[in-house]
Amino acid sequence: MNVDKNKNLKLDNQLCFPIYALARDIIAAYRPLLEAIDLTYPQYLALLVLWEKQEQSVSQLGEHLDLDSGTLTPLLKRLEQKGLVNRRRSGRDERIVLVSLTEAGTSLQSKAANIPATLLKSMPVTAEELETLQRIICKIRKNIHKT
Amino acid sequence: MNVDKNKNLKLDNQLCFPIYALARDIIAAYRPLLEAIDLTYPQYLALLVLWEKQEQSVSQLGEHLDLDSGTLTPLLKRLEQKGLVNRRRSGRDERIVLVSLTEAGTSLQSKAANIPATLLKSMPVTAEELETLQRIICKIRKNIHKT
DNA sequence: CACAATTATATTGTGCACAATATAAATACC
DNA sequence: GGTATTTATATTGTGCACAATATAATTGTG
Repeated sequence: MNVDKNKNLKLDNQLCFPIYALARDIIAAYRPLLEAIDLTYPQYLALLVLWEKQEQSVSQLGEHLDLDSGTLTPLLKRLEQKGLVNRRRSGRDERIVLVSLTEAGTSLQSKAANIPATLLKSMPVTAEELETLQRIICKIRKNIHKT
Repeated sequence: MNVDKNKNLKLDNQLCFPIYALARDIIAAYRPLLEAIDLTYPQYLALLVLWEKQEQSVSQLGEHLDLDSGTLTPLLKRLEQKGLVNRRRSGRDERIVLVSLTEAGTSLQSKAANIPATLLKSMPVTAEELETLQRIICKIRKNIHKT
């Protein structure tokens, strides 16, 4: 409307758009590495969590990844179809679906082990910058108001 | 497989996942503000670019936003259906689609003008941290290998 | 000027994200 | 112990992202 407001909108663009674009850039950087083991980035993240603890409920996975069942249910079904995870109802509580790694899912970890280092090499930042980035992002994520 | 590789995978999670999660957090923070003017975050970004220059080709918009026609074409059609933009073929080159703001699209800028400041208040960071964040992210985005 | 190559956008198909709602099981409370 | 509430996951619908392909217009070259 006027110069001041235009400036605000430009500023906004400079703060939040880069984070949104960087997230896509990073996923794009992972893509060729993950295609080699037939995974998408969110699928890789789900496996990262399962490699730490090989059986978890859908909601536990969702807490780690900040994703709900609307995202995870179809994603986990795709991982199941690839033979990487099993899904079964808990005996004690039939509402809970327990997701666990198959042998193939477990053994995929060794094939993924070199991905982080490879990706890091393609990230043009110093160790110090990465630490700074991590610290600030962690602070924002902890304190940003979540509904 | 072994301790070292597990460590790598954990580290990876700590570097890239937070950026991916933060991008979603920020879009979530915008959501209530943008719902008030019936926009999604990517639609808002497209309008930000158009508010700077009220007529552009699809590819020009794509360069600003790092998005291709597969994303932009349906997004722009939705903005057209809302009466916020017009889409017409260029007379000089019929391959080019020129996207321009309607009067409603232009006047929406004033309603969006307070969004950046409101959002910034909900971002728990200092001005210094934001500047640091912006500088490092900008550097990564400039130098990260893009196909 | 014909025609091959390039360019700009659109279409199709897959896979997230996420809101809203549905379903079914477990728990709480009378 | 029966019923209301809560909890856990699934389903549906919308809107991105993006790869792959299609379509059509333009440009380059002989």
